[in-house]
Amino acid sequence: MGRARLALALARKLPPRPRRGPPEETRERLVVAAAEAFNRDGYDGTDSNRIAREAGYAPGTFYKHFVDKRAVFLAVYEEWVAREFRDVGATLAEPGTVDDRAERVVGVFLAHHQRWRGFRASLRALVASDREIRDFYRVQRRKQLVILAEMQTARKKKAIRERDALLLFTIERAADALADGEAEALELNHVSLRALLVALVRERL
Amino acid sequence: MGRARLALALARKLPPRPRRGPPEETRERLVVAAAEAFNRDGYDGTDSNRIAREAGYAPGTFYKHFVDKRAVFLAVYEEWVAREFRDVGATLAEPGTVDDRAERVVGVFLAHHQRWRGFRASLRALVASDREIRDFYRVQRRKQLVILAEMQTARKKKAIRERDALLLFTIERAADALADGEAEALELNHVSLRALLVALVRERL
Amino acid sequence: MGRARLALALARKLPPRPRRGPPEETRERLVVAAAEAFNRDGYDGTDSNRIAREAGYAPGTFYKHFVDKRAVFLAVYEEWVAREFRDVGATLAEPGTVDDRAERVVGVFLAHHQRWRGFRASLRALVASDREIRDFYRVQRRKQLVILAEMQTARKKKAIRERDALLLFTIERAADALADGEAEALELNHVSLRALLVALVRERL
Amino acid sequence: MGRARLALALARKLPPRPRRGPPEETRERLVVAAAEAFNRDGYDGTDSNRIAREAGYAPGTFYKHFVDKRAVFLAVYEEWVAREFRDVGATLAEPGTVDDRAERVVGVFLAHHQRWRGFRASLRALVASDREIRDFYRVQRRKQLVILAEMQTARKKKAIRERDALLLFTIERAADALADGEAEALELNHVSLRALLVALVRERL
DNA sequence: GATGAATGAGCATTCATTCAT
DNA sequence: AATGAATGAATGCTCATTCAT
Repeated sequence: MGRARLALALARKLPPRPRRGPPEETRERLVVAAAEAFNRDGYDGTDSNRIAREAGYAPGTFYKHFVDKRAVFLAVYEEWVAREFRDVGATLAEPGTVDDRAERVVGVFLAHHQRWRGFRASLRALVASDREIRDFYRVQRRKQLVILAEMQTARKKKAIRERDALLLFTIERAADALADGEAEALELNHVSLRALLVALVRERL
Repeated sequence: MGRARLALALARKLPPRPRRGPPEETRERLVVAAAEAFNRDGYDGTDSNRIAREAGYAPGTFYKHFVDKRAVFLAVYEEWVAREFRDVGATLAEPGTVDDRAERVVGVFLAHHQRWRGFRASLRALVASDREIRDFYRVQRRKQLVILAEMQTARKKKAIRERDALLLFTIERAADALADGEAEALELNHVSLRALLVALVRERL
Repeated sequence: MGRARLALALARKLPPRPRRGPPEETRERLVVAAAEAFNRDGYDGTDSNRIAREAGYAPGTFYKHFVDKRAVFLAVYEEWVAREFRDVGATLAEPGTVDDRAERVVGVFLAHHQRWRGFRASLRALVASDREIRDFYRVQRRKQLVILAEMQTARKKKAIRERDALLLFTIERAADALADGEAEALELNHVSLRALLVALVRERL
Repeated sequence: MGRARLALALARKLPPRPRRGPPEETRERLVVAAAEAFNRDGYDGTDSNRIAREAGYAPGTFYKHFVDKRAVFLAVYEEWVAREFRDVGATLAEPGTVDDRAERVVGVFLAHHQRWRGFRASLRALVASDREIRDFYRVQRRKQLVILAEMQTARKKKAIRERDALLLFTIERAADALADGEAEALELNHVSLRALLVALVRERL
């Protein structure tokens, strides 16, 4: 199964599970269930038996497809990154004025973070405490960098790496704040905050 | 014991533990040990027995001072916030040109995040999954907002809440990135990134 | 598995445990081991790990079958009640003179209480201190009441509820006294005491 | 301090505690607090620290007066027995018709059991599981027997030990049933049940 | 490929008891 | 006589993982 299909699976319902199916479909279902569970309850708040059960399988099946719990997390993360880039890429590819596109890119980011804020929080915690996940995380980030650079070249703007990275960080952090209620706790106006983000993006597009 | 003294404890070595000391000192030692353990191994990567042992006590002592594991985490967080504000406040109070002060404030932020990156990662994960910790977190954030607003008034600058919050987010996120090696993974130049942050702060000071 | 079969299990030896058996048999073994342990050491004198071990399982297995320690106690109690009624019912169903039957019913009661006196003591303590167990206990008692009334109707005697209840109480208490050595401490003659009980039962049969 | 004074203490408030007082008063306060705690929460539901605290002392003080937790229980039990006999004796000593006296004795029993039903439940559980407490219990029972025999001789009735013991058992058990709600669960009429008990007592007086 | 019963190390928490002050 | 901080073995319960079917 290609990456695209799996990424798709994160969003859509899979066909009803047959008693015995092709390995990729089983794995797919497990990844989808795990993504949901991690996002909902956090990495340490879920257990592998439950993930298996929610995917429609018995505990043992889980370990036929992943060496351990960490492994599903890694798989979920991989899909998650792929999906984000697909969405951002698709948005940038659509026609429209620069204003329109900036607006849309911010929208995609915010939506993605809102949807996966629980997962992202676990990700950051694991990156900090787990060597293997940290390494994996950095590989993903490097991939993002490559794609980012390509996009910059495409739009014929001189890429100032640090400046662009900072923009990414700002959007990402603000997206988290909007997603997890922090913005409200700080009594920030959602519309204004969003407008500021759009302006920042626009400036670099 | 006042907050200041406890916050201090997070930074300095406590006197060697007597066989039996005043409760506040015991609590202090436990908070210090817990901060270290959470930062090193993450919230779910440590256990209360180990925290007690590392503070030089038996398991039961821990529960004389905290109702549960969550409670130490909250205590650590409270001190952590207090300390950050103390450090930033102290830095702003020192004399110097606007450039100097911007430079120093960024320095304090980066150092603080570098020192506590593991703890912060756990914090974000718990804020996402634990209702009680989330509530507590928001209370802290609200406090920060008040202090921030006071600082803005003091320097006779019109506080644009959303803009300032965004600045905080940017610094925080960039500080985390520099702290946990993400900046390196993205092949960002530390000096340039830092200079960008200083410029952003300067602009709003 | 039906109630009867489980109740049976309290009396008979189960087949030697296979490495992996049907859940009901595992549960059955755990209930049997728990009944024995509660009877021998009291509710607070045993622990779930020991019950599991004595049933031939690891600690975790216990919690696959019962949400907590209280739950096995309730299961044991349920079986205990069922078994007592089965035995009394069987005795009353057997042919014989009224004298014979009174004699046998008292015999069954005494044997049952002798066998389970430790369990019964724990039961009374828990009924006094634990809300949930108290509720459960009362449900059982109500069931007993219904069966009692039916028996009374069957033998065409006017049931005087309070008088019959008092008879039950007397037998129960005397049975406990005979079982736990209290009768001996009071230097009571077992034969005489038993004869008095038989006479009381006979009178109401 | 005499037994009477201690028994009194189970019913009345003690004078406000001085910082340091005579050992017997401290012991007395601890016994009173323990009686209350055992009755309320059961033997295993209370802890020695709490008993000490509720008596107005620190944990260590408890162990200056009792070798262990079991020892307070024994002390409480001793007082409890003494008190019951005092109350029953006082009632029988009062003038009145035989009917009046039977009525009053039953009243005293019921009240005493109602008041201490939790404690009694723990007592029964410990008697079943704890060797030392069982021995102690039997000694108390033997004492009761002696006093009972004396009372019987005094009223010039031939004491039929087994019959009298059975009466005691019946009253005790019925008193418990009325006290802990079992009578209600069985939908028994309190007034009728009580009348039956009075009649039984009257017959033997 | 899938099952699910079983495992057992591990962790949060309690509480009877001690002892230096 | 009283204190109360400290202890640490014990206990209830969890969950990642295995393996025989």
